Amino acid sequence: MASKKLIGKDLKKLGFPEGRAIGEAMRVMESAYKGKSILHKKSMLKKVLENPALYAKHETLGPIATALMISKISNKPLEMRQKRIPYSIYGVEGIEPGAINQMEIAMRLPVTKSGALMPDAHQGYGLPIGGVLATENAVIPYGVGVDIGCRMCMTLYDIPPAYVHQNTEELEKMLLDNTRFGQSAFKRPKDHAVLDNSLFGEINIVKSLKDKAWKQIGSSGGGNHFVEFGIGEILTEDNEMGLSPGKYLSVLSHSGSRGLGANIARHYTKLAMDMTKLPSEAKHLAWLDLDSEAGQEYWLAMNLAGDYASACHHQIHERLAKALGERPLAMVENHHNFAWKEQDADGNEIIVHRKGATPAGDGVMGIIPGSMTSPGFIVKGKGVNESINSAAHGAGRLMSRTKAKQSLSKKEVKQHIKKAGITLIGSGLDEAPQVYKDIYEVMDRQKDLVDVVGTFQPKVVRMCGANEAKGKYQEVD
DNA sequence: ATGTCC
Repeated sequence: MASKKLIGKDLKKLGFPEGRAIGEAMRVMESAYKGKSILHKKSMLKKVLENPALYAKHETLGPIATALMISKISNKPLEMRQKRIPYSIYGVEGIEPGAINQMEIAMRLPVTKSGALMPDAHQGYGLPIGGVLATENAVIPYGVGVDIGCRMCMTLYDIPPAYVHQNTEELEKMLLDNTRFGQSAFKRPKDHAVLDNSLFGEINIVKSLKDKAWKQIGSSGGGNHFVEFGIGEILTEDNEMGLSPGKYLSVLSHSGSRGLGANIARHYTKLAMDMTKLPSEAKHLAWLDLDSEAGQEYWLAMNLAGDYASACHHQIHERLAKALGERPLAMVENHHNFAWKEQDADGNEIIVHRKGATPAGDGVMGIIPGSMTSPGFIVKGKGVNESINSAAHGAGRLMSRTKAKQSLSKKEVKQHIKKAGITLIGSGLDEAPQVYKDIYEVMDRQKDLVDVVGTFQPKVVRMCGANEAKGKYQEVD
């Protein structure tokens, strides 16, 4: 059945301005899109009209987009929804108003389908940390976060917990020898299949980061990242890992995609902000249409950064397994800064952004760390639709880094850590246990979202120290 | 988070 032809009147009704764009649209629709339904043509044109810059380089729609841009229509900021889409907040009493305000703005984006705020939420850039946002065919780089693929990984060993107390110094040395933080790096980084990914030769920004990625693989970075030995305890037979309930010497790591992910995030956020003009309060939520070239590139690069972050964790755990002279019995891992293609309750595809949120689909395993003096939790998701199959990604910050440095005393923090029986390498006041919310409260506020399968009690902890952070370090490798 | 604005 031949489709109806679009006429100038139809295009003006769509919002096309007088001028050359109408002619271009009619020409393109009658060539490349000939035979497509009138609805399809209109929806394509609407997309170009809403955001011509995204389509400027498009093979067929490019000329329409260019004409629209010349007509200056692209200078008009995109309209936000008048009313926000309703969303669920878990543990509202523990969440700072700034984070809620950011979520309210995100819920007014025209591409937003649904959202949820986790109990560890605090203010971030664009979407709050602890924010979950589902969109339609659009990806928001700052909805994923700067550290793309930031994630947790835990391995459990057939070694009794007493080993920690008997070998604390050896474990400390294992961490010093086998992990790298801040600007420090391994002299001989290990190779990994992720470095053979063809995207390192295909996407310019990724190409420029190959060298950095090679040098930094297997390292942990800074900030709240850590690698630690501790005691994992499995509490239930129903743990998806085939482990008997009991205590196991374990390794827990928290880190992301290092310079690779940070630079990918920066590059595509800038691109999105140039392309999607939004009112200033929402500018950091600029998105890329997944049908656009930039959107598809970001999606591929984001997935590469996710694989790279995973590879870094695997190398950390491989090195430590070798040092322990054991093979792990089980491994649990999850991203908590990422975007996924998932389905909503009606079966429609949605893009789910979790920025500091743990995937918690039905039966999905994850790790929610506490702090260096409080336990982390091995969890199994309950698949709650209102939370968009998500949970918190940790205790969440209670205090800013600046406030921590001003208000906490080194001596007190040191005493607190010693009293808790923790051996600590590195870290600073801004990562003191006191800057985090009470993990037990956070877990209580999300008991509808996850089941606790086990716990992890940190014992020997390594974080980034002041010297590594500044690049003043002794290479020991 | 990030050689913390090439």
